[in-house]
Formats: sequence, structure tokens, C-alpha cells
Amino acid sequence: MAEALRLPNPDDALAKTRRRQIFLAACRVLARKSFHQATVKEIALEANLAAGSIYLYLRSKEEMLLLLAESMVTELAEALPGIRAASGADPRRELLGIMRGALDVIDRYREAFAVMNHEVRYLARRPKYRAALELILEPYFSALAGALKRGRELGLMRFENVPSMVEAVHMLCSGWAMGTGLLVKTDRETYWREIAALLEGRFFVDGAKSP
Amino acid sequence: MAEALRLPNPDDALAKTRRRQIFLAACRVLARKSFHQATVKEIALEANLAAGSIYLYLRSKEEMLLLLAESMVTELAEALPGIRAASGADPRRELLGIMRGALDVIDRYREAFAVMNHEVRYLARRPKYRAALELILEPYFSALAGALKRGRELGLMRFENVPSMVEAVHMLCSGWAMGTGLLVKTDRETYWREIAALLEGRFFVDGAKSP
Amino acid sequence: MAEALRLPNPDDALAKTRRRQIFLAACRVLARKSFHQATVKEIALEANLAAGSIYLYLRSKEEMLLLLAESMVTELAEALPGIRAASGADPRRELLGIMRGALDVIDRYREAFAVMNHEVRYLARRPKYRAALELILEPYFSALAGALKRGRELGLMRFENVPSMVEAVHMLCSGWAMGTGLLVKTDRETYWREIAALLEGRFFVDGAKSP
Amino acid sequence: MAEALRLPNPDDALAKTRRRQIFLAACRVLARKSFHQATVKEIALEANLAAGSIYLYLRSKEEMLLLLAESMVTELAEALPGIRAASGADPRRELLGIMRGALDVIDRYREAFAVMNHEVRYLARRPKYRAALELILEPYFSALAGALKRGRELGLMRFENVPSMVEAVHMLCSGWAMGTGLLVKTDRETYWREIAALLEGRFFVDGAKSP
DNA sequence: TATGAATGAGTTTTCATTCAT
DNA sequence: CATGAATGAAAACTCATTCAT
Repeated sequence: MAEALRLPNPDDALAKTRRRQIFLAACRVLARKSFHQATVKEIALEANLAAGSIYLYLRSKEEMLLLLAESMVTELAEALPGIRAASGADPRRELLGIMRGALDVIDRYREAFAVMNHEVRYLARRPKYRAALELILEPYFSALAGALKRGRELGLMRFENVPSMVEAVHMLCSGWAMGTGLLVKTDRETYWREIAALLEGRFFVDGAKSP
Repeated sequence: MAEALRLPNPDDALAKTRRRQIFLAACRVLARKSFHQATVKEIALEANLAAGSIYLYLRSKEEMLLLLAESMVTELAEALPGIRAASGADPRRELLGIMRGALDVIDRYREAFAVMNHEVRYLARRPKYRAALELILEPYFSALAGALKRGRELGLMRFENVPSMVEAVHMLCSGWAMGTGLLVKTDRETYWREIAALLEGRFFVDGAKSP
Repeated sequence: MAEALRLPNPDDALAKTRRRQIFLAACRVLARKSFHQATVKEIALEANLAAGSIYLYLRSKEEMLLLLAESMVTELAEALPGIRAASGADPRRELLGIMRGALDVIDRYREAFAVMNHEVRYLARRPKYRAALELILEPYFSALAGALKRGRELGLMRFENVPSMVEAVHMLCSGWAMGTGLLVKTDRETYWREIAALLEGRFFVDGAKSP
Repeated sequence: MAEALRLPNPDDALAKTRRRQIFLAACRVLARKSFHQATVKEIALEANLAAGSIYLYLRSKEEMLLLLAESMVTELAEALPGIRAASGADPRRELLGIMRGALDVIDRYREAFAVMNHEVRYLARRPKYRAALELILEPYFSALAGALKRGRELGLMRFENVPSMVEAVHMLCSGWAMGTGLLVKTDRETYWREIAALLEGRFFVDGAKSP
């Protein structure tokens, strides 16, 4: 991602701090409003920066979406080694572990995640952003793909194709943040038990077939 | 919903026609752009109306989101009696039937559904819209709730609480439209088999327990 | 030029009126400030329009430069038939006539002309504008070229090549507006006599040769 | 000019070097962009200075225009003694010599000259800058005025008043840089021959009178 | 009913200038 | 002297909404 930004030096400690400030400020603001309701100025002030200073660390408001994605994926990526270690080489446990890790991050920034996840759809239609996005999401998606592939090879999972299963599994996790909350906003642990149970085949008491 | 709109007469045939035109035009435009990228004028022209004429049938741009929700739920509601009849009183078959019906509508207007589903989140935070929304979604959510309640009463389903399960099930359906398609855009039938299989407990080959 | 603008209909009488209003307002504002000191809002208000209304008749502030050029050339072009008629087929008289006509228009909008003439230099570097500009200036430049060509063919003028002579002659006219006025701002008639005299060879009392 | 700048010491050798660096950098940048498209930072970097360091040698961006004028006039002024010597006391030869010298400088910095010449118009409207400008241009304008005055006194030139003739003659020279190049960009030597010929009365083959 | 010109509030973005280091 | 991060004022442009016709 370094090259998509105007950081004087990608390893610049100041730039890192500022980008973190901006990320956290954006999350706080986006907890209350949509991406288009939130103004750049508002986010800048929330980050203790002057209106124009955002542009020292971001090329455009749109790039803030990349910053959100990047920051969240990084938080997940840092947890991955521990998750793998704890899975005891069982890809089913590894898959659930990654999903749980994703759910944790998503939950941490719930509203901001929902915003980012939606807006990214439009970003991804423009080649210049799509490439950047794929790079950013790579660690997350390839971790899921790895567990799924091994699960199938070992005969422990059954599904049609890897990329679409990656997407379905991601939807299960992001569903947590995407729900409109029109009925109840379930608490995270209940949601987690529910999707884990689905995967473990405990939802239907006996295996009814689809019509 | 009648009262949320300025229809000269809610049953006015012309108003109905115009609102249908607008709904379809909005779906076409929103297939290409986000809610904020799409302008009222653009949608009006797509509906063969002049820019200002939209406001004869809609009080504001935001109310167009209600129109989208209302039109989509109505299409599903019309299919519900047939779905119930075909389920042979088995709530598991009924649940899958409703989900299949929802998926069909969602797929029909895929992009516009994603837009509406996201934006509605912000609408729901304003009391004046929240009430209207609950009314609009009632037929869909109460059909799901009905099947789930009966399923649990008959000991055919196992889950914690109804409203949160309604939401989870809805997420499974809407997931189809919400996926960003960054990896692959799975075709609808594959997606359907995948979520049906989850519900039927065929995903994990043997019942591994969550960590 | 019609196609470079967003006129609903290029012959639209309202659009023509508005564009004329904007042209005159711009000339008034640019009499006092440079192009970059003058704001779109200021010009709009001067034209009795709201700030945003300018954009119903102009795609961008830059396009206002095209409007200036177009309006001025049109005023000159309307005088051309009369000038030709009055020249009695003498290309020298025709050349002086066109130059006098140009000087009249330039003088009428002196400051705005200077602005336009300068800024057009940067516009002309962008292909999309260059083509439009060439089209706009065509009537003026081709009138000059015509008189020069005939003058040379008839042995009444002596110079190296047509396009560069067109430019030199234009510079002589535009010089009137471009002078910075640091010393005196000569009055127009004096300036005219001076350049006419140059052309008529009356400047140097006897024909001294250049070093 | 010394007082218009914040040189720690007007004769400071470092300040002189830096101002020369800035002048040359500005000329390079202004060869590609207009004054308002060129940023202070860009020019500073081109001069191998940090963004803020420009302000150690210039009070404002506008003062850069004075620097441009001053540097160019100085280059011409240094050539004046040689030009006078070569003119053999013939004011016609002297006038052409000064014009040729001006054309040489103008050509050397063509684009930057055009920028400066245009922007200076707005500077000259503010008393604080007008005085500085007159001081800067004095050597150039008074050399022209001198040759013209003597030319008229000796009966070798015929024109109405000195200051306006100075301006007309300057326009002839600056015309070289000001031409928009919409048709052809004549080469300098051709341009020179053309204006020299005008002055020498060789343009019209026989002396037609203006209408 | 229908139109579409007009409005003006609101947003992103740029950049000259300052100043702590 | 030199730096470059930070500032915040300013400006172009968009677009939902209104309303005279």
C-alpha cells in the first residue's frame, strides 16, 4: 500500500502515527454516520488535525477507505500466527479460529467496518483501487483459502470451490456488522455460537433436505 | 406507508404506475452507482420523468430507499402463500422456501438491494423513518419468525432466540448481494446450495466442535 | 463550440441570453482582477445569477475563457463583410480594416481580452481545448490569412510566411490590450495611428537598415 | 529593490546565489505552467531548497514576479553599454540594438517572461508594488526612451509621444513571447526580421495609406 | 400533473505561509 | 540558515429541492 500514499517515507514513524490517529478518528466518526455524511474536516478534527492536514497522509477521501481496510486486515494478520499455532493442525479448528479472529476485529470497529465493506464495492470497480484492495485483503483471504483447501484435501470439509467458499465464509463473519439491527442487535457471543453451530451441523436437528 | 408519501391518493393508479417506474429506474441506475453517486435527476430521466417530477411521488431522495424496500418486500410477500402451500407444513421446508424466495428477489435487484440494505441502516436511526421501515419489512420478517418459532416448537430446529435468528437468516440471504465480489462472484445457484448445505449440516463432514 | 457546452439546445434562446449575460459580467469583473483573482461566484452574481447557476451554461471555469474568445471573435466576424466591402478589393486596405476591426473589439473589452489572451496559452496545451479554440478563432485568423495571401500574390505585400505573419499582425493588435500600462496608457487612436504608420512605412524617416 | 526583500544583507553573497537559484528554478517551472499552477513548493524544490526556505529570500509568492523582472532587466542592462558602443551614435541603430537585446533576453526565458509580463499588470495596480516595478524597469525603459528622443531630435524618427512609443516598441519585442502559438511558433530570427522590416518600412511594397 | 431553470448550502481539496526544531 | 509539518482560508463545483409556468 505504501505506494498508494504520499508518505515521504513509508516507514516514516510520524506518518504511521498520524495514519493511526486518522484511522481511529474515522472509526469513531463512522460509528455515527455514513461515509458521505461524515466530512473530511470532521474526521480531521476528531484526529486532532487541522482540516487540510489529512491530505498530508491521504491523497483523497476515498483513500481513507483503503486505510480502514488496511488497518483492520493488519490487526487480523497479526493474530494469525497465534491462531494457527492453537489449531493443532486441524483445518476445521483453524478455519473457525480465523473466522473468530475476523469477527473480533469486525466487532471492534463494527460500524466503520460496515461502511468500509459497503463503499469498497465501488472502489473495487476502478482498476487503480482494485489492485490496491486485493493487495490489502490478501493476508485475510489467503488464510481462509489455505484452511479451506487443506480441509478439503484431508476430507474434513465438503464444498464446491475455494474462492466462492472464501466469500461465503467472509459473509458469515461480516454479517455480524452488516445487520441493520432493525430487530435486535444480537450480542457478539450469541452470533458467534450461531454461526459456529451452523458450520458444525447442529442447526437442523436432523438433516432435512432442501426443497 | 401511505402516509409517508404525498400521493394525491394512495390508491391512485397513476401514482402507482409512476412509483413503479421510479422504482425500476432506480434499480437500473443503482446497478451502476452508489446511492450518493446516483442523482435524483438521473433517476428521474431514466424513469422518463423530468427532474422535478420525482417530487410529485416522493418527498425526498431518502424516501426512495423506502420505495425500494417496499417494492422488494411486496414482490416477496406475493410469493409467500405459494411457498407455504408447497412446504407441506414442515417448518424446515417453509424456512428454506422463504429464504429461497428472498434470494430470488434479492438476486433480481442485486445491486439496488445492496444499496438499499446499506443505506437503510442510517434511515433506521431516525425515528420518523424507523417506524415506516418496520412496517415495510413486517411481512418478510414475520414470515421468517413464524417458520422459526414453529420449527423450534416442533423440536425440528435448535437456536437461541427468534429475533436474532431472523436476522442471521436474513444475513445469509442478503449475503448474496452484499459480497463485494472481490474474489469471484459466485453464481446464485452455487450460493444457494452452499447456504442450504450449511443449514442442513452437511458442511463439516463430521461434527467438529468449535474451539 | 456548441458541443463543448451543456446547452440543452445550442440554439436555445435562453441559453444564448444567459451566456451573453455571463460574458458581459465576466468582462466587467476581469476589468478589475486577474482570472484567478476573479471567483466564479463573483462573476455569477455580477451576471445576476446564483453562484451555482453558472454551471448550467458552462462546464467549468476554464470554459469561461472559451466563452470570452467565442464572444469576441463573433463580434469581429459580424463586422467582416462590411470591412471587405469597404476595402475596394485592395488587400492592403482589407488587412488594415480587419486589424482596425480587431482593435475595436479588443479595445471594447480591453482588460478581459488581456486575461483571455494570456490564459488561452495554457488552454491550448490541452488537446481537448486546443481543438475548440482553433474552431473559435478560425474566422479571425482566416480573414487575416486571406488578405495577406492576396496581398502577396498581387505583389502588394512582402513577407516570409503566412501563419507567422498572421501571428505578428495579431500581436500588433493585441499589443494594445497587453501593454502593462507601466508608463502611460496611450489612447486607442494614437496607438492605431502608430501601428498603421509602421505598416505604411512611415516610421523611419528614411529607410535605415537593421544592424 | 533591496528594501522590498528581506535579505539579511542586500549584498550578501549567499542571498544573491539563492535568489539566482530561485530565479532559474522559477523560469524552468514556469516554462511548463502558469503562475497559479506553479506552487511555491514546486519552485523551491526545483531550486534545491525546502518548501519553507523560499521565504528566507522572498516575502511572498508575488515578490517572485519582481525577482523575475529584476533578473531579466539586469541581464539586458549588462548588455546596454556594448549595444551603445556598436551603434555608432545612430539612434536608429541603437533602438534596433536595444530591441534586439531585449528580444534575446525575452527569448532566453520565453515562457517565464510571458508569465511575468502578464502578472505584473496586476502587481502594478498596487502602489506598494508599482514603485518597486518602476525602479526595476527603469534601465530598460529609459534606454528605449533615450534612443527615441535622440532619434526624433535628429529628425531620424517620426512619432507622437515618447512614453507611448516606448510601450509600442516594447510590445513589438514582447510580442515574441506573448504569441499564443496557436498557429505556428515562428522562430526567433524570422520574427526579428519581420519586426525589423516593419520598422524599416519594407512591409508594404508601396506606401498605401491607412483607411 | 408536469416541467426544468434556478437556487445556495455544503464538500473536497489546494496551497501560501508560519514556526518549532 | 534550513527544514518540512501543520495550518486554515479560500474556491470550484455538485445537486437536492423549489416553484413559476
